[in-house]
Amino acid sequence: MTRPRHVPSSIKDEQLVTIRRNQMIKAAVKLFKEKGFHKTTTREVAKEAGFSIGTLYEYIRKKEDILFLVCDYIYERVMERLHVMIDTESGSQEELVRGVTSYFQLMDDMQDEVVIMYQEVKSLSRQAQEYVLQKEGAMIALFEQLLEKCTTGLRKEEIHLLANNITVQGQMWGFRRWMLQKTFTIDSYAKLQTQYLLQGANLFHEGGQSSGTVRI
Amino acid sequence: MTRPRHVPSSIKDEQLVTIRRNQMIKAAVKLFKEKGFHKTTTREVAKEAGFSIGTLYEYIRKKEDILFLVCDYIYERVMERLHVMIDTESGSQEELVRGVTSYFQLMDDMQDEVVIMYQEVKSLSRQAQEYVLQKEGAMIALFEQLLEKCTTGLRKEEIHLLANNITVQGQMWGFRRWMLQKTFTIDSYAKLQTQYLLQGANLFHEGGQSSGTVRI
Amino acid sequence: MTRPRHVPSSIKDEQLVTIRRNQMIKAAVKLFKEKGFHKTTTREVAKEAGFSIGTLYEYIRKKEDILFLVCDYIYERVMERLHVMIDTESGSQEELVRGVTSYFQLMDDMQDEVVIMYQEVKSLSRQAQEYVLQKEGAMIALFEQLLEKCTTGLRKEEIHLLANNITVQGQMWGFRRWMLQKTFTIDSYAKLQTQYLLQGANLFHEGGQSSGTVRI
Amino acid sequence: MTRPRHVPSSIKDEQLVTIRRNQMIKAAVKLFKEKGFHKTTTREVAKEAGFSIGTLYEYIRKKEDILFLVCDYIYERVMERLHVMIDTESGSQEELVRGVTSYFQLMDDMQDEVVIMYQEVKSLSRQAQEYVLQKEGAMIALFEQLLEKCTTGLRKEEIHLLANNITVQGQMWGFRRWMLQKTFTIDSYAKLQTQYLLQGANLFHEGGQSSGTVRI
DNA sequence: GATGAATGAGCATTCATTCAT
DNA sequence: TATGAATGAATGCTCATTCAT
Repeated sequence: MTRPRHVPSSIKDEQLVTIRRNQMIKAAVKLFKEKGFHKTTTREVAKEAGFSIGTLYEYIRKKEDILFLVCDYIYERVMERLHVMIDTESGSQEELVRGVTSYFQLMDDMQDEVVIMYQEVKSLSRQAQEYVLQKEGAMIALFEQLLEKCTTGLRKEEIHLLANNITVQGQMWGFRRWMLQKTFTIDSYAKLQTQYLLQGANLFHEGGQSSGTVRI
Repeated sequence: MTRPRHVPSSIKDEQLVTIRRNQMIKAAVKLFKEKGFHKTTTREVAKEAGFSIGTLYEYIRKKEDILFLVCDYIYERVMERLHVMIDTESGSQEELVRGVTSYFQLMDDMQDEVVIMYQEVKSLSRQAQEYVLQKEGAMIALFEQLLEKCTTGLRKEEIHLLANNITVQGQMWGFRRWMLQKTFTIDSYAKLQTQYLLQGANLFHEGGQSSGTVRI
Repeated sequence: MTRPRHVPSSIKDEQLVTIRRNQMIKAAVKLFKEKGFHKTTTREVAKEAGFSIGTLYEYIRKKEDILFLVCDYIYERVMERLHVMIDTESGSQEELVRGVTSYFQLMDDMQDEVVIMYQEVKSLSRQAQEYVLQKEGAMIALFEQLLEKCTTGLRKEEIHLLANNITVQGQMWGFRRWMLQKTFTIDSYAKLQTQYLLQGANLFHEGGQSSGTVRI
Repeated sequence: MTRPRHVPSSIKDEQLVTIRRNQMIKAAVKLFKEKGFHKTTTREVAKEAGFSIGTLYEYIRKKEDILFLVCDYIYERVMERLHVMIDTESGSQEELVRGVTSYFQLMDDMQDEVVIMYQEVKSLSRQAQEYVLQKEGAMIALFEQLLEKCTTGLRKEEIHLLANNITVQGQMWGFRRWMLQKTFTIDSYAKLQTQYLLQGANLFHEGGQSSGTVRI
């Protein structure tokens, strides 16, 4: 993936741009996690990234760009992972479960980044916000594809809602960690949520699986 | 409910404090919705509320207090509504559905407030954040009570997760309005989500309602 | 002494004015001592004095007036005491010593007030400052009278300098308390300073030590 | 002397820090002299110093730091001058006189600075105040050394008091200029005060005037 | 390309003072 | 007379951004 043209840099060397921006993103995630976007200064990001404030501004135009780069980075990683799933799945219910579980795992890995993104999008320009929403839409679309592939008998709007539910349940694992992670591990969480998902949408193939014994 | 002593005011007239703070909250919600907490200045809040900056600071100590008052106000209203539900319900499944639906309605009414709260809690002091989390915990606990009352055969952790799912699904109606509200009305959303909820947790009492025709 | 017309009040009852202002002065001295004039708010003075901010402003026009009243109060007390001395002394050297010692005692009593006054005069209006300087001048003049009465052979300028030295040495007992009061009591301090004073000005009667040739 | 680490700066170039701070001190002294510390705004200091408010704050953290730098600067100059005296004097009475006179000359040069310092120390933090008192203590100690070197037969406490008297008499030349400088020049003032000092402490060599029985 | 000193717009907060009750 | 709510000018301080070296 080439770096999006949304954030221009005055540096010519494309490779250097990528290196420096990755340093910036890493530094920014660390700091935004601790103090939030607004309470983090550009100087702090530069320092944490290992270069001067002057250098920082060679690779971005405005502070907001840093946030945008972070958001972009997150979606890139999420989409990458989801694409792998979609492309390899052939449509069975197990594969749906595997896909959702894999997404939950990713959300576990990227808790901090996701929380940052959701808490700070408001700070982006309208334009950048639209870009992010569009990415979020693309993510939902992937889940819709996955659901379409792996289920039958669901109406479009049902698929839409389920895709949203999956997405949000992945995110809430990070958002509500202070509550959920007292009771669940990511595995037990993923298991129970996918079970509710399948049952809720009445997706269990065979017969009487909605008898009491089904759970767990 | 008297206003909590968490935010001291230098004005002695308790009633006046309540009036002015409600003006402030209303103004703040409007502005925070438009521009976020950080980009809203205290002067703007004062002006929107209809009094001077000096007067604003007679009723709060720090800008953060405004945000806290907003959060507190939201929880007060949510808890109030939930309490009514809990207290009047006697335990049938219809009442669970009614409770959840009522909560979704409330979340529809308070979309802006809820979005603000979730996007800006990070800006609160640690202490205030803890207060908010505690309130959120109390809300979850109410849903757990409701579930306990209206279901059987669910393990503690299942009830916990379901309570969280309900809560988050209510909130996401506001958060993801740009996506969900293209497809659903609050009623159709509530209906489908509660259906998934009941089915997911295997709560339909008897018979054929989980046949294909059940959906919708 | 009638209260000086320098600080007008909107209250008619002269007696009440005196009472309230004395409350104010007492409160102000306490607070200025602790935090200085600038860091003390008018509200704090009012509260400490036992009435409301509104009432405070019935008895003064500006915050500065409080400081002025304090200064005025101090001089009134100092002058009062010095007058007693001057009026009763008949001119012997013992009486000079007694007068100076008595002044030192007073400075010991009024340490806080004196320190406040000297540290904060700068905050007064030019006009008020002149009034204070004039009072200080009057005080010096009293010491000059005392010296004149009790000594012989001193030139005008010598008397002037000695009067200033006495005055300042009284004040420094308060100013430099952190240093002087580790080594001296007010009594031992007074004794040693008056001794230096008399010797320095060559005022011991008996013996040859006051031979005219000594002075440079 | 490197500038003390008490006031950190975010500028790395040590030399530049010294230059800018000297500009600040000069500007501050001028303004504080005119209007006092509290009535002088940081913007005014910056403007007078010839740079922007932003730049000012690159070299200090808080307004108080400016005052501290002024105090520190004064003591540095005073101590420097006193050290020269102490180091070169070998112990004769003439040299004591020369030392004191030189100090008086310095106090004449630094009248404004000294007055500012004494009027505004109260505005410093407790910590900074202690630093200043400690410097003042060091100054007294130097005078004690000088007295010890140049006199005989004086008790410790006498030396202590005399050192304080010298110090304060130097300072009062600035404080009471409105009164003293009508009558004296710094030279005539120095001459008369040193005379009183020597006589007062009974230090004239010739003749019997220092007979032990005189004191007390 | 990298640096970091300089800039100043912008904002939260304070507090003396007024005035209607 | 006494009260205290309302006011808004004033000010300390921050921090994104620029640009000369």
